[in-house]
Amino acid sequence: MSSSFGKGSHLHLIDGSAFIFRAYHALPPLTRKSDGLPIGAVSGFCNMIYRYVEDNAGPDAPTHVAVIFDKGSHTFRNDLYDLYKANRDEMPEDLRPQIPLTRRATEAFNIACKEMENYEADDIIATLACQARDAGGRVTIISSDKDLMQLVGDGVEMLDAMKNRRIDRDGVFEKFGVWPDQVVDVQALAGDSVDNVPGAPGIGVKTAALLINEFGSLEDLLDRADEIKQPKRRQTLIDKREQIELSKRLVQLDCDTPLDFTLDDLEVRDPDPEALMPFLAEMEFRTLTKRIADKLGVEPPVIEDTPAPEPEDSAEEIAFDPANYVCVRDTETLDAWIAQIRERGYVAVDTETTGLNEMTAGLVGISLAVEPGHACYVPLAHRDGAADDLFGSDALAEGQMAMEDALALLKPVLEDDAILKIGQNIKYDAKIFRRHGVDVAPIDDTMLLSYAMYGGLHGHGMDALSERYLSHTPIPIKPLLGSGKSAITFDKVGIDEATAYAAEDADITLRLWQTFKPRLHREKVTTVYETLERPLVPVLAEMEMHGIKVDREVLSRMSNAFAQKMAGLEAEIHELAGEEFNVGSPKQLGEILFDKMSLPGGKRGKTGAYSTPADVLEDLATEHELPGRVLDWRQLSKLKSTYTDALQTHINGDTGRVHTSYSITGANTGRLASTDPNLQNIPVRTDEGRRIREAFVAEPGNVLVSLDYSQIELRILAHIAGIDALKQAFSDGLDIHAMTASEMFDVPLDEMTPEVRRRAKAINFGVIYGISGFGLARNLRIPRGEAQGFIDRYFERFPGIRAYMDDTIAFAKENGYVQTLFGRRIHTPEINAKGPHAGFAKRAAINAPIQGTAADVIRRAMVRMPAAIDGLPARMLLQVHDELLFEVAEDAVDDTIAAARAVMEGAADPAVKLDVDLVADAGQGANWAEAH
DNA sequence: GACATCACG
DNA sequence: GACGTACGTGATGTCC
Repeated sequence: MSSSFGKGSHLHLIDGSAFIFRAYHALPPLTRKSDGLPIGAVSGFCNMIYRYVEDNAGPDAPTHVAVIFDKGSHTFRNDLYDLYKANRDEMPEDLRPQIPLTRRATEAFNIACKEMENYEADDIIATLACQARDAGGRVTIISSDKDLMQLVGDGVEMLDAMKNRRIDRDGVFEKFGVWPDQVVDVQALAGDSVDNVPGAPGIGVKTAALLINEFGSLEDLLDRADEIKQPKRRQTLIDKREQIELSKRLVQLDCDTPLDFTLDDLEVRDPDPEALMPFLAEMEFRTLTKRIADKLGVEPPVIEDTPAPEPEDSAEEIAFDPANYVCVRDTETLDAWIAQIRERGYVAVDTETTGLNEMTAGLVGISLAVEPGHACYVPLAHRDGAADDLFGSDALAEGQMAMEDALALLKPVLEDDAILKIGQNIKYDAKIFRRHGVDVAPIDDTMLLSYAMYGGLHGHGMDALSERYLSHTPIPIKPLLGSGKSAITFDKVGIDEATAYAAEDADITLRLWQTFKPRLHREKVTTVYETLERPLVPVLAEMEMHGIKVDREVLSRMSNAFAQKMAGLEAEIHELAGEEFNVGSPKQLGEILFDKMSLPGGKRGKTGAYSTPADVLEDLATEHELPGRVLDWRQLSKLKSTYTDALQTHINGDTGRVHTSYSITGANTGRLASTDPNLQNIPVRTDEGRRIREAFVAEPGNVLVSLDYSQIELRILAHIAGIDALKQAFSDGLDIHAMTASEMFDVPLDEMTPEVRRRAKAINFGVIYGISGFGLARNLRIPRGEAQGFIDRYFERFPGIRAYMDDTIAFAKENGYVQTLFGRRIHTPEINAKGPHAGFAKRAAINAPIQGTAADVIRRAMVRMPAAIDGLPARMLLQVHDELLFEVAEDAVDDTIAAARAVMEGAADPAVKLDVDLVADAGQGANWAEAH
C-alpha cells in the first residue's frame, strides 16, 4: 500500500476554510444540547467531509488527501500591503469557537490537516499542487475559489463540490477569458474587492482579459502602455503601474511555501472508529454518529440525552483534597504527567517564584493540573533552612529534579501548538518561563476570561474567583511566607507544604477554566476575549521584558537639585509659619493654616483633619505667601520621591532598563494599568516635571518615537453620539476646542481667545466624564449657575449628546452593563442604586463606552503592531492610554512611523467603521521629552 | 491599612 | 428638594 507519491498518484486538496464557511452559512445556529456550545458549522463540516469520503470511494479514489486551513489572519501578504483583506468582516461570534473543532474533526476522520503560520491555505495548496504535478501525479483541488484557478492545468483540476462540477483549463478560460497561466495577470489588473486587492481602477475582468490577450502578458502590457488608444485607460496603466505590480504579487500564489511535511505524509488512511466515534459523540451528532457507526460496522457510542447540569454544579463534584496532589521529584513521574497532558491537549500551569517581579524573581517550582483534583507540583529550587549547613542556608533541598532537566522535558509541551496552556494571569508565568528559554504558547487565561465576561462586577484575582465560582477558599499564602520582617520567600517553604499550596493553584485554575470557557460564547464576548484580551498577552510580555532605558545619572542629578530647593522652601515655610512642622503632613499644615493663621475656607475631610488639596491652597495663595510655598514644595516632593528617587530603584541591574508590568484587567473600562513602576503617569504637564522624561532615553544609534492618537475620545464621542458638527470639525481638521468655543459662545474662530477656548475644552472633557454643573463649576471656578448655563447651551448646540447620555443610562439600567463599539462589556452594578452612589454610577456608565472604545482601539493597534514592524529595527516599549512609544534605529524612523501610524489609524477596521477618522501624531527624539 | 495628595490620559 | 459630584488609574508619605 505504502509507496511514494508519483505517477498514478492522485492528490485531493480540500480548501478547509471554504468548507467551514459554507457549513456555517448553510445551517441554522445549532448548539450542543448538553451545554449550548455552538456546533452548527462543525456539524455541517463533518457532514461535508463524510459525504466527500463517501463520494470518493470509487475507482477514481484519491491516493493522497489533505484538508488545508488558513492559520491566523496575518500572512506575508500583509507585509506587502497592509490593507490586504483589511475590509474582511471579523469572524462571527458563534463561529470562532468552532474553528479548532473543525481541525479536530478532520483529524478524527483520519485525514491530514495542514496549516501554516504566515501563509494562506491557498499557498499551501499551490505548493502541494506544484509538487504533485512535478512528481507526475494528478491533483484535484476541492474549492470554488477563483484565486486557485491559476493552478489549473497539467493534471491539476478544481472541483466545485457544491455544483459537483470539475473545472479544467477550458473552465478557467470561461471564467477569466484567459488560460490559467495568465489568470494572475488578469486578477492583478481587475483587482478584487473581497480581498481588497487594488488592481487598476476602472478595469474589470473583461477589459483585463482583453488587454492581456492583446499584449500577451502583464509585463508587456505595462511596458507598452503608451500604445493603448483609450486615453483614460492608458493613463491609468501608466499612473498605477506600481499598484498593479503590487496587486500581482498579492494574487500570485506561492509555490515554494516551506512545508514541514511531504506528499507521502498525505496518503489516504482508513477512518479509525476509535478516534472518530468519541469525537462525534462528544459533539453529540446523533444522526451522523449512528450513520457512520453503521457504515464502519461498529456499535455507536451512547449519547446522553439530558442536558448537563450547570457548570457551577459540576465544578463542585470533585472535592478539593491536598492529599490527591502529587509531588514530582523525578523524570519518570514527570514523563507520566507529560503523557497525560499530551493525551488531554491542555494543561493548567502555575509557577512559584521568589518574588512578585517577573524580571527578578527566581523560579522555585512548577505546578500542573490536567483535570479537577488531579494536579502536581514540581519543586525545583527549594532550599533548606539548615543554618549550620556548610553552604549556609542556600543549599538546595533534597529530592528535587534538576531545573534544567525538568525544563527540558516541559519545554516541548509548553511550546506545543497543539497543547493549550491555561493560567491565571499567565503573562506572569510566561515571562518567568521566557527567562528560562521557554516560549509558552498557545495560552488561555482565566483572569482574562473573567474580565471579558464579568468586568465591573468583581475583581479577577484567583482567590476571589475561586470563592465566587468554585465555592472554595484557596489555601492562603500568608501562613507559609509569614509577614513583615520575618517573611520568607517561597523557596524556603517546605516542599510538602508547597506542594499542597502550589498544586491547588493549578487545580483551581483548571476548574475555573472549565467553568468559564463554555460560558464565553453564551455571554457573547468570545470576540472580545479572542481579539482584545488573549492576543495582548504575548505583546505585553514582550514590551515588559524589553523595558526602556533610563539614565540613572540624569535622575540622580535632578534628585539632588530637588532636595536643595526643597530644603530652602522648607526653611521659608517654617519661617512664615513661625514654627517648625512636617510640611508633608496635611494634618499639621491644615492646623497651621486654618487654626493658627485663621485663613478662611478650612474644610475638614472624613477623618476630621483639615483638607489641603492643591486647589484650596491655590485659592489661599492670594491671602498669604505660605500656601504658595507649600505648593512648590509639594510639587518637588512628588517629583523627587515618586520619580527621580523611586525610578532609580526600578532600574534592572542586568538590563540597565526599567521594566514596568501592565495589568490587563486593572481598569474597568479596558484600559491597561501600569505598575512597578507606573510608567503611565510620568510628568509632562509642567516644564519642571517634563524634564524627568529626559532620563528616558534610546540606546546609542537609536531614537525614541512616540505616536499618540489625537483627541481619540472626542472623536469616538462624535461617532457614538452622532454629533454632526463635531464630525465635520474633525474632518475639516479644525481645532476642536476652538470650534466648540466658537459654536457655544458665538465667537468667530479668528477672534478666539485662549480663555474662551479653555472653557470650551473643559466642557468637552466634562461631557466625556458625564458632566454635572457642580463639577464644571469647580473645574472652571465659576458659579454653579453659570456652569449649568454652559452645559445647557452645549446640549442645545450639539444635540445628540443628551440622547447618548439618556440612552446609555437606560441601557445600563435595563442590562446591567454598557458596552464599547467592539462589544466589550463594562458592568454597572450600582446603576440602580439609591443615593449618591447612583450619580457616580451614571457618570461612569456614560464615560465607559467612550474611554473603553478608545482602549479597545489601541489594544487592536498593539496586537497588530508586532507584525507591522516585523523586520524593522524597532521595538514597541510603552503604552500610555493613547500613546505608543517605540525605540527605533535612527535610519528606520520614517519607515517605523509610517507602519505604526497605518496600524493605529486603521485600528478600528474592519470591525467598526467610524464616521470620524482616527489620527495619530508622531514625534521623535533622543529622549521621551523630545519624542512626545 | 486607611487616607490624602498628586502624577498621568 | 437634598443628596455631593467631573471619568479612569498607581505611588507615596503620614498617621493610627
